[in-house]
Amino acid sequence: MANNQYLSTKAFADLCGVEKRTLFYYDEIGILQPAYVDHKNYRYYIMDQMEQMSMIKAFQSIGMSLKGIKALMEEQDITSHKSALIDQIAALQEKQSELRQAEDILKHTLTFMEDYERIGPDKPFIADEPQEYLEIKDRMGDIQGGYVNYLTYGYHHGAIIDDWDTLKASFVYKRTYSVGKDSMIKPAGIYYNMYMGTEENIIRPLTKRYLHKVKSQSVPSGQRIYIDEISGDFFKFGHKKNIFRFSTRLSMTTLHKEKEV
Amino acid sequence: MANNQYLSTKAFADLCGVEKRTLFYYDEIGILQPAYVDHKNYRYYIMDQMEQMSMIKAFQSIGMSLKGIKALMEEQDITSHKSALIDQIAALQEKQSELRQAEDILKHTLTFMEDYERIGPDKPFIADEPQEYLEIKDRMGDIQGGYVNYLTYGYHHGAIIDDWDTLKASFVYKRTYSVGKDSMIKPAGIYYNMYMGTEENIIRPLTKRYLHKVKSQSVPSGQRIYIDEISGDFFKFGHKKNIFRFSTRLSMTTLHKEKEV
DNA sequence: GCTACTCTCACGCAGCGTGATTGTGA
DNA sequence: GTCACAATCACGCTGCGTGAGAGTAG
Repeated sequence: MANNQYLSTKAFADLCGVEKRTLFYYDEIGILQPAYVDHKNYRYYIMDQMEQMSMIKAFQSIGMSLKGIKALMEEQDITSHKSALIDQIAALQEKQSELRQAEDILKHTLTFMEDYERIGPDKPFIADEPQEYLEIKDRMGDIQGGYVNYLTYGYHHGAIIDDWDTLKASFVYKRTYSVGKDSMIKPAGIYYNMYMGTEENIIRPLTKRYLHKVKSQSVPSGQRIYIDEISGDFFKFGHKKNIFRFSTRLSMTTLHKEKEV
Repeated sequence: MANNQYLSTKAFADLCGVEKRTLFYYDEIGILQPAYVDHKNYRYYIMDQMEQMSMIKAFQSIGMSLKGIKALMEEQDITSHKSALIDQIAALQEKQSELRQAEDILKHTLTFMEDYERIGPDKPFIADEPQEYLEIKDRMGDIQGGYVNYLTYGYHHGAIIDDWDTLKASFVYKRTYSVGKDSMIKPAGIYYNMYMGTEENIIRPLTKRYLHKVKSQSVPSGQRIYIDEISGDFFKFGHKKNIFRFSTRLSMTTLHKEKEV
């Protein structure tokens, strides 16, 4: 068919910048079919069909499936067409916020990792820390019984200990990067921190060692202790199964004393 | 095997909150295999393996493939482990910016759509418009010869006409939402706009009609005319093949006259 | 013997990429 | 005859979901 009106499969594919296989597939699922088909099944397209292809590729570029695109293009009602676009915007926003969260998580993980490599385990350090949001996941009496990991509590989980005698956790939390409904605030301030590792997942002995150090800082007893698991989710450090970061806020008085010393 | 140490496939799957099929698959690709396999091919897992599953799911949640995760978990070197995480952050950012762009495109499209529905075709209107970025795609003499659509120029393309006599396009551009290397600025200001539709893709007659209207506004001749294709990529309005939005900036003097009238 | 498990195929999903093989037009 | 096209299978990729059908533990 040397008709100058008709384009062969390859010619049309080249015009649109797609592979022939794409045209076969689009024909198969019925989203874009040739204008004319030969008695020998040769496909012929016309120039105008490039517009359809353009629309398909535009919709694809905003993340729509071919099925969705087909439905949309068959749709004559402009109102539902519009609402489909609005839905797509919402879907895009949803995905973005998921990715943003994942990005935050990873960045935070890397920061912890580098901090740990720089400072090392069992060395207390004082740091000025910004406010953080914690989402309360559980109010269990003692977390040592169950399993605490990404599967059960999500990433960047941790525990709070308020009782210096029993050392029982008051909460298990997950760190979040925006305000949620169940979120609690870890206030900004000067914190007394220490990284500690263990091969077992038993944190009680670590907590005791940490408290021993803390007491030398004359922090008022009962001050809230935050325990963050910083490895586990994304990496391990050698033979140490898990690395935790203990931290507690120094009161203004304490800080003052520090300075005097 | 009623060994209280070992967990059956279902028990381990339930513990981890995944389907049995997932465990079969992980076994098959070798990313997480049972601690012990029976002479009758029964799989047995141990509690500790939950940590591995947790890591896998954590990595998946940040968008990594199982193949990548496997490689990472077999990797002992902490430095390359770290750089893999850094790469992943870059990948997440890249995807976010793509999605953000898609979102902007869609929002803009909807705005145009609603504007058009409210105002209708062939009715001039004056609007105060913010600055926009245009990315120069082509410097062709006359765009009427070739095809101009998403495939060839990307979404939200348009043309600029500077010469009121020949009506030849000086540029074809694509609207962008951030500053790029090739970007040009469409200045903020008061613009004289009109939507016009055509069944053909020939814009010259439209341009002439638009210019006729513009001249009644005593805009200095040669003022830049922007022609945006607002349908085409994502929708059609009834029988009109394409809707364009013509716009040109009113000088301060002109605006002043407008107010006096 | 009943029941709740175990196992191994194997198809299906999206959107093509990449051949293999055979037929056709200039 | 040669060569560049055309066509139709059909497998491969990812990460499982969802059965089917046969065997097993308690």
